[in-house]
Amino acid sequence: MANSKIERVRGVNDVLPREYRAMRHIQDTLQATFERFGYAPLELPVIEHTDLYLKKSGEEIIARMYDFQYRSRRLCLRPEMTASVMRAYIDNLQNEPLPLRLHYSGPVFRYEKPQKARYRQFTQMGVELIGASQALADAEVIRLAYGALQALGLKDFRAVIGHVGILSRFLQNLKIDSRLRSFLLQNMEAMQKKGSAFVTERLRQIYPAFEDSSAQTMPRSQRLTALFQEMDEAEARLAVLDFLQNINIHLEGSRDADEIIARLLTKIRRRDQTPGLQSALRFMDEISRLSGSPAAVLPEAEKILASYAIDRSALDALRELVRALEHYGLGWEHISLDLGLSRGLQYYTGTIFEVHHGGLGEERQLCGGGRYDDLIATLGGLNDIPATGFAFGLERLHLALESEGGAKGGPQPLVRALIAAIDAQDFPYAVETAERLRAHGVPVELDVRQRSVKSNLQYADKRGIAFVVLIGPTERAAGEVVLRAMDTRQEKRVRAEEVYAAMQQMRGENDGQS
RNA sequence: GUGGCUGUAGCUCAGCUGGCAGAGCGCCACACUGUGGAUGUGGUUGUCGUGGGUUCGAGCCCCAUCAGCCACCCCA
Repeated sequence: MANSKIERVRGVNDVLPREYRAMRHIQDTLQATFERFGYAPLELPVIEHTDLYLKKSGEEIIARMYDFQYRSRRLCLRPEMTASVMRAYIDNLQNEPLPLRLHYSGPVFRYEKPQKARYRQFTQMGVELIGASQALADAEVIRLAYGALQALGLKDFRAVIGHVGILSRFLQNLKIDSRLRSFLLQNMEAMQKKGSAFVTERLRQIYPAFEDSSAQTMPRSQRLTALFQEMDEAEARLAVLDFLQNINIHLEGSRDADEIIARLLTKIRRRDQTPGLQSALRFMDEISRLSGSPAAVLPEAEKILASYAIDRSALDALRELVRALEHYGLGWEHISLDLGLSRGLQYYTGTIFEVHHGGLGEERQLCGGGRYDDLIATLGGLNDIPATGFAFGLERLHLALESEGGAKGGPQPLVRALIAAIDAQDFPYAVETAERLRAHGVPVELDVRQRSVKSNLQYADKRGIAFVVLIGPTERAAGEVVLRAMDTRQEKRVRAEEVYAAMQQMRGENDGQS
């Protein structure tokens, strides 16, 4: 009593019975949907080696991991499921015939600043479809997400489909180095929402050498570096050495001379990124404006790609996906294309998609996913295996359902009957009756507090318990019990062996009346 | 990580310019010693989020800290 209260850890939640039921219902519904498409369940550990996420997850996620050193191992609480599932696939399932369909559900952890619909521990439930690179696979997975939302009865949701391949192919051609490439991929959405100037400003922060297009002419000071671009490796090295000697820096004999020169050279040559970056930013600006129905987006995208003369395989894949979705009969009132879409996880290589909900706000998606064709190889898989998948945020689904009034009525009361002995002597008889009903599968609660009949009825009423069985000396003597239906106040004296049957009968009558 | 609002009974909240910590709901009991939802009566619960400071005196003012929410950021 005098002890101070111990608080719940920040950003995590207790799931109390009422909410638990609702969450359970959501999980059961999703699971049933997933199983109907042939996805098999698996459960995975909550802790993993941190390395699993360092390669391909993306800086934002990595920065927010629960990452710790324990007995000389570097471990973390998983921040998402896909990498874990792929790790498990590589560990245990590489002999399985492909394609392999898996679904999962479990807690993940991110050290974020908590607020509504954003917690440090939350539950992801999703699927992975391993071993199919076709658009048909992406379509199945999107269809599945869509179907799950419908099965839950949600109405006010909107799926947005994009494709990271369009931009990444473009950046590949420009030979932009990987750090800047992932920066640009990550900032596609910022480009769309905040505009080109915003992204340019951000870019300068990580790459100060960047000149934007306003500085058209090359200043004298840059001619030297431009010159370096034209030299081959050996020539450039000599030039650097010579330059350093001329300003009285002597590296000969220094152990790291080679390395220092190489590093200087890369730095100097970085400038070379500027024209590429400028072109990339322009391209992003144009492409990120394309969103809406396929009929509106695809022809425009075609024009832009043609004007930059880039390969259209990504766009073709997208078109194929659109066609496949139409085969599934998914209407475009809930789905749209958005070529400015980008995602926090870096492993996506193709189709990406998100699902938003009106009750949660634009920035809180219910679901996110996409295609990640390189992840298995990156994580050490035997073969280069393509895959696609998504994850729902269970807590967000719950909030979305609530915002649509879907949680109405509330969960059914667990207990169907309350058995109360009127006198202490009747207690054994009450226990016997309780056990009899339980054997029939009826959830039964026993009055263990020896309360008055009145209190018991009040309690049953508040708890929503449908039947009360009263047992007193008179009943016991006659081998009977009093069975009372709470809703109709109807009461019957029946033989103890027949309580269950009588209960069924009374329930039938009540249903008939209503 | 940045900025803002909030924190008083189990719950929702009131509490004036700094002067005895309150209401409603809930819970328990009784009215009614074997019959519920109404009503009445009584009872019950507080380190005023935590720690420090100012003051004769702090729920109220100041500082710090923790937590919840909101906007950024980002994600499911």
